[in-house]
Amino acid sequence: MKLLLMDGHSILNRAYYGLPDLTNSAGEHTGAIFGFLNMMFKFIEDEQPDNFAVAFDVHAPTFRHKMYDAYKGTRKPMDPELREQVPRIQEILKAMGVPVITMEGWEADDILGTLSRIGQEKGMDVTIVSGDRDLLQLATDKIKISIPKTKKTGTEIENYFAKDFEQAYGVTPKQYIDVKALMGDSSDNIPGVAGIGEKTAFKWIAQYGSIEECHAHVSEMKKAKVVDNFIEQWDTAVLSKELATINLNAPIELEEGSTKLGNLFTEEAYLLCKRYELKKLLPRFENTDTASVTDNTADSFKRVNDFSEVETFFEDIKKTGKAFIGASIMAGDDKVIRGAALSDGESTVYVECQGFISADYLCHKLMEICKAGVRLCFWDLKNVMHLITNILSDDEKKAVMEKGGKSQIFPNAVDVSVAAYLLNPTKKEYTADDVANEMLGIIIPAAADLFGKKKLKDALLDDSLLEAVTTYACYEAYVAYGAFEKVMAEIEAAGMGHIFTDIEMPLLYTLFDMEIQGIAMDKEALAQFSQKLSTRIEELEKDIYAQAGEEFNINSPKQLGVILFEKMGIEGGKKTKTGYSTAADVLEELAPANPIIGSILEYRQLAKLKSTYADGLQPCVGADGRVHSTFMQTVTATGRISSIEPNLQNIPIRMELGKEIRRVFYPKDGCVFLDADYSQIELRVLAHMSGDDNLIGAFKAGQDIHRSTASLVFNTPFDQVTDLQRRSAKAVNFGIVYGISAFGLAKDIGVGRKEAQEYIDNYLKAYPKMHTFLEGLKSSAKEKGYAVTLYGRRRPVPELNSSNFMNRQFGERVAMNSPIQGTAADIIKIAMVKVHDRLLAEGLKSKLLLQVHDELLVETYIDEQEKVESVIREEMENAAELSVKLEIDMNEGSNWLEAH
DNA sequence: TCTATATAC
DNA sequence: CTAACGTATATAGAA
Repeated sequence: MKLLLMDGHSILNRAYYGLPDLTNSAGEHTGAIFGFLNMMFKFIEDEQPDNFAVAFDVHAPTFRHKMYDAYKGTRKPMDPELREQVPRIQEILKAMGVPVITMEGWEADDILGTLSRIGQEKGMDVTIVSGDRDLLQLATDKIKISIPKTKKTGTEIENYFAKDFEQAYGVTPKQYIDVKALMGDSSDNIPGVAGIGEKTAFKWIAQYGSIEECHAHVSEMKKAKVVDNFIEQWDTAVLSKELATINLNAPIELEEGSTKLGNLFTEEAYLLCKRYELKKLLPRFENTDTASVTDNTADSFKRVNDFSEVETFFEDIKKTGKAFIGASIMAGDDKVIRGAALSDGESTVYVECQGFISADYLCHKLMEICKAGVRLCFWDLKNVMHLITNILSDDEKKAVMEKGGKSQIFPNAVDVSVAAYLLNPTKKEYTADDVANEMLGIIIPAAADLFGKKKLKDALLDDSLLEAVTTYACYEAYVAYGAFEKVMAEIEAAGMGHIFTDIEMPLLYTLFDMEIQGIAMDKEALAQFSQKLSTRIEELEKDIYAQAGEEFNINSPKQLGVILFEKMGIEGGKKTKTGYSTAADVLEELAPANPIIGSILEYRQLAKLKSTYADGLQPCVGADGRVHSTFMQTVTATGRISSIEPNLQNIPIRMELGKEIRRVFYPKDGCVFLDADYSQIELRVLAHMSGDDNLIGAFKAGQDIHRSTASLVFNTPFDQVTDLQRRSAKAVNFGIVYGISAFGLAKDIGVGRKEAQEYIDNYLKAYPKMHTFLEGLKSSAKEKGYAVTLYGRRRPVPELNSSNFMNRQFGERVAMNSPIQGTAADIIKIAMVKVHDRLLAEGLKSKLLLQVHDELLVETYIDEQEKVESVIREEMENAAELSVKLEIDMNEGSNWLEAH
């Protein structure tokens, strides 16, 4: 029989410092949990114990830490990042059926000592795992102390039976207590005897065996100061021995068999590991009898594939006047709709597309009930609308294109993922299983549980997984129904009801229409441009190889670094984690002295243009000759939207050659592009939110804001500001918005740090309310736990409570930037909805196509141009009422470059 | 899958 | 004292 015992806090502490800081998408720290569990699995595998328990101190102990005053032997309180993981690891251990033993008034050491003694008395082999050498006194010939050490080469384990200890230290484990009694241990508050250190302590105990024996033989000892001390401080030595002794008789009450090691891989534990996103641990749960995760809600799910049954089902919905239904549509990459799940909370059904139940029929039924007033709640509604549009007739599609998806498809639908995003925009994804867990407190299977390694799209192609697909869809519908109301209640409670109802949901429809429209792109022109780039890239390649004296992959920062800084011996290389940095700003400094650098920088620029834009965009052109990007509404932490496949929000504009890419986007026949962008929206938001009179005044006077800033910062008359001063002031303005540091600003504008600090100080003096405003943002975010926009949109900032300086600094910058960037995002979202809705309401055919954070692009029919211009101007400028005017710059053009 | 680099606002 | 400008996405290379 074998008993394995772990020292909970000690191993958790080891894991915390031994591993990089892991967090899950909710911002919860998990690194120590992960390390602990890995360590635990390793020991269980190696030791094959029959019995297993973990002991914790009741209260989080402090730890010695080598980086922190090691020589003083002081201890450091537990980092909050580690502290928060203590209850979590205990929760997981309990879920695994592992006894987590804590006792008020007793240390974990005493628990471990007592359990190991009992184990030995029962004839068991005992292993105690701890990072703490204090436990070595417990070693016997049956009790092994294992101390794992994390080294670069991996984890090494030191094992000590009594004889190993004696070999290493020259005293028995029990005698080690006496050693400590003499030498003391300041970090454990064991006083010891003054003047006796490690050497003397070991020598004496090795010779006499115990402090008592030493005391009895003091007369034989050579006269010395320490001997006098020892005699004088005998009481202290006795007390020290008591303090150093681990108690083997803690009154632990354990039920018979409770430490028996059973199946660790329980359903409950699995779900916790999933919740903490310990993805690398999940495979361990496979092939155990708990692999299938179920709860009994699924029992009531029903699949219907009988046409008349479906008919009745939809009739019932209409008849009973259901107001709200959760729904989910199943379709893979092929966009073929396989079925849909619907839930009213009581019953949840999956309608499978087969026989007379065509996708077309099903979609029209859904549209019908929605138009009849049943509010449908989906996950990723915008995508659902695309799936439905895909099966519509040409006439219906045309109507969607012209009149918009809201009126033509679902006039009255909501998206629960968008709602969940509002509650916490920093998460990676908003899936049904996650929201179910968070909002309803229930555990349901995720895609991976139901489909194994397959993704949903693959599962849809596999008939054997029909059951799983049905269950998945039903859960989505069930949770959409059940969670939406709760999510909304929280949104309302947080004062974000307006954002959801009046901004995000209308925006979803607006984005859908933008995606449906797409934007025309000249594929031929791109191909030609790509050719042109290739020619120049080849020239540069040859030039670079010639200068380097060999051929290598210029695209590989690693190879490039070696060539530049080792082979060519260029001075001034900076290092990254993995090698030399070859980032543009580093190389630029080296360019004047090294001709190869210029070629490399040009090569990089052209290679980027070619791969990402010239070549990358070509396959994005659809059969209609247009590019249909997807605008993501639940991605950014600040409330901005993002754009993918392709990303149309980072099309080049600054560099001369890059502008060519913008030319290939053009309006359809009979149209021009109207492009309008807000002028300095973030600084205007800053002026409004800070209430700073000087900044407000500058905007009100219609001044060039960077010049105005320069005038104040450099104490120069407005019309004598130099270009350099203006450029520097511009950088300061950006810095303020991003959460400035003197270091960053100095690097950006190429001045000393001290000088940069002066600029910042001058800035804060020039705009007196700014400083208090920014400080207020930080303290408010720290107090509330989140940053807030003018409209009440929130972003959690847990970093503000980090014990790590860098993370905390980051949190402060986030606290300053998010309200500004987020408010600007709110404003343009409002403007988008208003422009979009008004174009439709006024019967205009012109369409909003793109948003690039502060810019809107409208494909404008020439005969509507005047009207559209005024719609854009009015709606953008009046999107928000700030203490400074919102101004836009608007241009027309026959391509995107001209219009911008 | 992760890192480094590029693009945009 | 620390490190050092916010938000994104795409690509290529290295592992």
